[in-house]
Amino acid sequence: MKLLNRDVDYAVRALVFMARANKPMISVASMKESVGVPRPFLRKTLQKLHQAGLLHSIKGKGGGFALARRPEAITLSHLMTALQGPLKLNDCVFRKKLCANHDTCLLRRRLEGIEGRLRSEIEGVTIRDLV
Amino acid sequence: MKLLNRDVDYAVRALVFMARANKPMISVASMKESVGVPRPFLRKTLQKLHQAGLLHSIKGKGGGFALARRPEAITLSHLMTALQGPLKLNDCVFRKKLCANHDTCLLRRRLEGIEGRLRSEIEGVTIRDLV
DNA sequence: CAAAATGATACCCATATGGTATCATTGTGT
DNA sequence: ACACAATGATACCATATGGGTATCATTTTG
Repeated sequence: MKLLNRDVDYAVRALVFMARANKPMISVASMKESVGVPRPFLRKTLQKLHQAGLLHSIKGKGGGFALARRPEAITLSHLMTALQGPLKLNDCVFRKKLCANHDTCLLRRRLEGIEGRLRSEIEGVTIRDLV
Repeated sequence: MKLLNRDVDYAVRALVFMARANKPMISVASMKESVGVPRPFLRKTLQKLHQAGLLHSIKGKGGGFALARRPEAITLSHLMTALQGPLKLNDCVFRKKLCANHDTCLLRRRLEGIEGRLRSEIEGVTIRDLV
């Protein structure tokens, strides 16, 4: 089981790099070595974060990406939601239809509790913490 | 993200069914309707649990599977380990080699903490709880 | 010896994942 | 005006994974 896919892993590295840098605006080209990610892939990832409102972007010469919030206001949860969708431990929707005894399912209830606590854990990890 | 794959989901249903039944030995054929899983698939799954020591099995006419321990001694963690491998949130092994700054990675440390707490949560859910 | 069960494998299909390529658009500097 | 440097948007591809089926071997009972 993977909590984070590569997109999120790469995004963390990139955002930490950006938080460390003094310059506000950073191009993909200038961070790709330190982040260690193929450039086109990193671009795609950062574009998604821009769409999610976590980054600013400026096109053209001298452009690049910049954090749209302070590092302590960007959490692991934000990145995961933007790049791999909302956290849902119990995929009790099989074949497009709900499991028959969805309402009474004890497993589901237990998982929801676990899910909630896990969610607040990942909301507690910020880019600031990882710099 | 999925915490449980279908194997585990199906296994939970099957083991709960077995825990509820009075008979010790139960054949796949006799539980497939209530569990709602294709027979050959359920067989494969229960075979894995047998290999993991969670079930007994008896071949031949009148045979089947039986819980190898009391329901309160079988946890969600046992099923997950047997059917989808050990819980590891941080797959920091990409392309067969470790991430360069494995030792100093702050993200890794945070994830390990989360992983530990998650692990004890799933160790706290037993088949008994779900009957 | 037939029937009923599991053991062990091999296979298949659909989807998700990781990654690349291409062209359009926008901004800067000369 | 124009070249160049950057992101925006898509389309594409290769591989891995997940969910499921099929087949044959083995064991036990009656």
